[in-house]
Amino acid sequence: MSDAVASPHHDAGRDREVPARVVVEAAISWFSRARRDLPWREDDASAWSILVSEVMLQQTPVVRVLPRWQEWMERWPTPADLADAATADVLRAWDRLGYPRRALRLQECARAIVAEHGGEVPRGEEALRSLPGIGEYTAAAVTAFAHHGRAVVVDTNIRRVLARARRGRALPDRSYSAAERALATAMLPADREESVAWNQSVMELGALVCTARAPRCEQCPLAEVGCTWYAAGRPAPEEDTRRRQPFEGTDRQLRGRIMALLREHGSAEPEQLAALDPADPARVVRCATSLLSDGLAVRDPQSVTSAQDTARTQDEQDLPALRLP
DNA sequence: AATTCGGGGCA
DNA sequence: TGCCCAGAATT
Repeated sequence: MSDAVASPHHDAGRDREVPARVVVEAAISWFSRARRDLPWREDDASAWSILVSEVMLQQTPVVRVLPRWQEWMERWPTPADLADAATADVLRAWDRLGYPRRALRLQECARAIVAEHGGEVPRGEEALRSLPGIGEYTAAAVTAFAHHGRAVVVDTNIRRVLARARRGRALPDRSYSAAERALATAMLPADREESVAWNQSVMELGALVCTARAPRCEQCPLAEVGCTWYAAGRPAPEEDTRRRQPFEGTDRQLRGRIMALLREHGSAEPEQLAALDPADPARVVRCATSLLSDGLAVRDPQSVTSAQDTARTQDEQDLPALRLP
C-alpha cells in the first residue's frame, strides 16, 4: 500500500472504502441473473414452507435438503398437519438430514404455532424467536424471505462475504461477533424491499461465488467494484489453531447409528445396541441415555428381552430396549 | 465464549 | 482425510 498521506488524522484506507450502496447494488444486480431456482423461493411458497426450509438448512447443504423438503411439504403442508403427525413418522421423514433434534423441535414449533398463533406463522422476530428451534438467524430469515420484512440476516455465507468485501479478511471471526453484527446492520439497506433483495443476494453470492474454499473471484460482481480482500491480493487466513471436533468414533456418530437403527426397524434390542460398539459398552449406554433424554427415543416396553433376563451381560442390562417416540 | 449436536461429499 | 454446510441450545 503506497498511501500519499498517512497521518493520525487521516485514515486513507477508510477514505477509499467503497460506499455500501455500491456493493449492495452490485450484489442485487448479480443475483437477478445468477440466482438458483429453489422451490422455497417460488412466489407461492407459504411462510410455513419457508420456515421448514430454513430449519432443514441449518448446517445442512441445499442439495441434501431439496428432496426431503419436497416430501415433507407434500405430506405436512401446514403447521397443523405436522402438529398432528406421529413423532416417529416425523423422525423417519427427517431421514439422514442430521441433527434430528431439529425435527423434534420443528414439530414442537408447529404445535406452538397452532396453539399460540392460530396456525399461522407469526410475524415479528421476537415472536419467531420464542418458537422452538428458531434462533437469531432463522427468525431474521423468515421475516425477510417469508414476510418480506426488513431484518438483519446473518448466516455463514453472509458472514464470509462481509468479512472479505468489507473487512479485508479471508474468513469471519471464529464465533459470530458484535463487530460482525454491527457491520451487517450497517450494510442493510433502509428500504424494505431493497433489504430483502440484499439479504437474498449476498447470501447467494456467498453460496455460489464467495465460497469458503476456492472462491470464484473472477466471476464475482464485487471483485472489481470494491472487495477489500480481493484488492489486498486475497491474503491467506491467519493460522487457525482451533482443532475441529472429529466425527469418527464420537458420541455423535454412535447416536446417529442408533437413530438409523430406530428409523429402519422402529425399535432396537439391547443386544443390537451393544453390537454397535462392542469395544466400549459404556459409550453405548451413554448415547442411549442421551437419546432418551433428548426425546429422540423412548424405552420399549414391548421388547422381547426383558430386564430380568439373566442371560444378558451386565452391560446389556444397563441398556434399555429403545423405540421411536 | 465454548461445546455439543449428524451426515455426506468433495478437494 | 480434513473441511464445510442458510445454526440452536446449553453451559
